[in-house]
Amino acid sequence: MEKYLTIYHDVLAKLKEGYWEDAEMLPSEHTLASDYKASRETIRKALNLLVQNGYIQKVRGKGSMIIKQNMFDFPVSGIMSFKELSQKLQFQSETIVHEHAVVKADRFLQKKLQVPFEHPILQVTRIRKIDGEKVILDKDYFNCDIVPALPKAVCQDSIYAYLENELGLEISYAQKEITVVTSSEEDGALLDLDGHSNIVLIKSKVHLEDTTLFQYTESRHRPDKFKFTEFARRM
Amino acid sequence: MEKYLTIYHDVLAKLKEGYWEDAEMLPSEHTLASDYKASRETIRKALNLLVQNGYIQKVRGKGSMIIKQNMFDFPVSGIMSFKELSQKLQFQSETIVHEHAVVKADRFLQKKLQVPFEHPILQVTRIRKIDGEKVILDKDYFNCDIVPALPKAVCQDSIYAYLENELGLEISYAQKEITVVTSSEEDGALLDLDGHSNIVLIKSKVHLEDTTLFQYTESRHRPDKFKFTEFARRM
DNA sequence: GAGTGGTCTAGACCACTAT
DNA sequence: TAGTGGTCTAGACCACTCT
Repeated sequence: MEKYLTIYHDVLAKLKEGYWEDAEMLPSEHTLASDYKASRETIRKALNLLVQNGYIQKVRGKGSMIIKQNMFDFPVSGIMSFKELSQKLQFQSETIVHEHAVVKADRFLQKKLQVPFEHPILQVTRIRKIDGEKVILDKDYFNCDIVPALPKAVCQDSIYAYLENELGLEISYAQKEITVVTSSEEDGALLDLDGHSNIVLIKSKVHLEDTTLFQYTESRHRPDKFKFTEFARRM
Repeated sequence: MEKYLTIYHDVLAKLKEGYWEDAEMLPSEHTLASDYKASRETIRKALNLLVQNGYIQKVRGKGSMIIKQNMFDFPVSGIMSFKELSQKLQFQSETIVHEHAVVKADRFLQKKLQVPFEHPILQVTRIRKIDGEKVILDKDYFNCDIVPALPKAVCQDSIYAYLENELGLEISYAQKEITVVTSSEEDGALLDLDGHSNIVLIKSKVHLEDTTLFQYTESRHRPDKFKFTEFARRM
């Protein structure tokens, strides 16, 4: 592992276990550099990661202040699989694979996935149960050139772990859009809507390291079970 | 201005005006370093900003690929004022200042703003009209120690511009939470709900450079007029 | 004045991609 | 083999904060 990542993880671990609990400040960059036998620029790379992820705040001329409030509450906004999230938030969850087939791209998918008309697309529809209620409907569409097939067992577990570990895909970034729309008949049929007539719709386009678009997802959430947190930094 | 920021803005401007339109790649870091008479690390700081903001994608051993699709469509997730947003999306908008007073912190505000009980708080309630319809209700609470007063004219324009330019505050980061809740009586009285029984609720805590929490905001949106976009990068 | 973080440099070695 | 981006170093100067 790279040195600056090792240092980042080490400092973060010490932050979480309260190593500097009484202090409000991290040691200075010069001190950390000699402690870790690294150059100051390497220390700065590690500290910048801590800043980006909301753990510390640097102040010129003073030092690096530890951000205590809610420090470990909010998930960093990003690409996070349902399994990661459910493990993080520790709720009881279950995944039901409802559909799982190769289809031909219609006009809608052609546009969303930027593939030729009737290009083969792997479609996976999954229902997510939280605390026994069916509250999320995930519709994933994969470009078959990149993801030719997914074992059904994988769909019940973590698709992302399979894509990265088995297929060796390097997932890089996603564009997401969140809106609220009227629930469809399909939502009513597949989910426990509990009287709600709206759902929260999250559309995502997911890209690989080489910028290829390979996945389009629509994730439909019962509104009372939806929560999104973000850490935003001014530029 | 710092050298790496100058380079960032220059490269971004060239990207937008199609300076490298035919090419898919940016010039190499070494080339840029000699072009801009800067060290490679300085070039890398500028390019990393372009990566963070979704304009380019670097590939080891190959170079920096220009991300073309939707390049200038999605607002980078961050702290953005209503005025900035409405200018960006170019819709007709109007702000109505509904309430504007100094109040004493109750238990709720005491907790949200981390101030003593009955600490003075500046409360501003604003209604946002888009295309003639009242669809957003913003309730802002400011710590009076930091924002003692806001001219009413400012509330109708951009509070953030005033805080930064007139009061000299350096706004740094915000924690946001998005949920969907049942609309209140107040929502119904102040907004054109158009039959909707839910609203999208965005809670924000805004901090200064020195990590001080100075503002808590609840922004309540009619669900059909709400849209949130995000650019998420895997870590 | 001493200490802090912010910037910048010139050079080095590495892993990777292309040819 | 040449070129690319990723990492790392040792040192420098600056603006800022604190005492």
